[in-house]
Amino acid sequence: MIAKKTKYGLKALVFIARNSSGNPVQIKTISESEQISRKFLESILLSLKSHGLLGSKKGKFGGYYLLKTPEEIKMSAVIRILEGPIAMVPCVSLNFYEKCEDCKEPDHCAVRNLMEAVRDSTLEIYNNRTLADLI
Amino acid sequence: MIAKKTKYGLKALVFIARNSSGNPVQIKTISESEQISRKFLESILLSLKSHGLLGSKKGKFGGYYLLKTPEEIKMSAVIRILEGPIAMVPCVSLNFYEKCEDCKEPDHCAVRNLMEAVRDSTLEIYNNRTLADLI
DNA sequence: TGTTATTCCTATCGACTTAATAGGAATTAA
DNA sequence: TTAATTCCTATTAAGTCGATAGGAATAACA
Repeated sequence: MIAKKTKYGLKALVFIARNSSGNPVQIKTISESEQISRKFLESILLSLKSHGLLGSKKGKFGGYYLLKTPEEIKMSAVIRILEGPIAMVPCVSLNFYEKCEDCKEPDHCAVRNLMEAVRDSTLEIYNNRTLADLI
Repeated sequence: MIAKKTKYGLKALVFIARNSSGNPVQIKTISESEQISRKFLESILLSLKSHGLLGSKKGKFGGYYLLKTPEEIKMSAVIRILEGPIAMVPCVSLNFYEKCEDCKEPDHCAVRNLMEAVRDSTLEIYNNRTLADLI
């Protein structure tokens, strides 16, 4: 299950991509249109900004805007920022790898093999879909 | 990320499948071999039993045994018992469906479409792998 | 210069979940 | 009768999630 943070973040990105006619899009607008807690959304957009997906403008008529075209924004990047690891166990994660403590022989671990397959097929989707596909 | 419960449950099933030479396998044996908290494992095996994957025998020399052949035990069934929904959002779950509250038009939801694709590809794996493949 | 609207930052909170633990009842083999 | 095991219920500590609060910094504009 993905966290609400991830769902909200995805919806916000879609909203910004759809409504960006030159002007930045404001938190308030997004939160009201998508029915997302304003303060929570605030922290999500901040996170997307600090990871380089969004830019922002402060002050009156400020807001957020995409720093790349929707075609350049891969779902794998978005999910990793919002949700963290794509893999189902840390020991098969490419970007958030952690060694398996309780496993004697990781190479022959049945769970590991299964989860590698799941990771590959999920990654196949996330790597080949961009924000443009969601619009 | 899958819960430890799921990982432990999978490992336990593999262990039982490998070590079932007619006699039931005991919690203690599994917990020591796989380095799993005994009491926690106890509740996991109980859950697998109540969902029809395992049978048990009480008392001295008791333990757990598979109720089907490893070939008959699909990963999709195991994951649903241990982890719950396979889908990443309740509104695309086949077995644990829940309506999306904050979504105005579910059919045109961008997140939904993406998560349906992920669900399909994950399910493709879980439906076509059995316990036998893990051994 | 002052006002208003916005992002930015930090801190906190309640509810829930997870993993583990505890103790003992029920059952079975010998 | 004893020892070994599953079964059942309850509790707990730690962590996470989603949300909230308050105000600092910044920008537009009259």
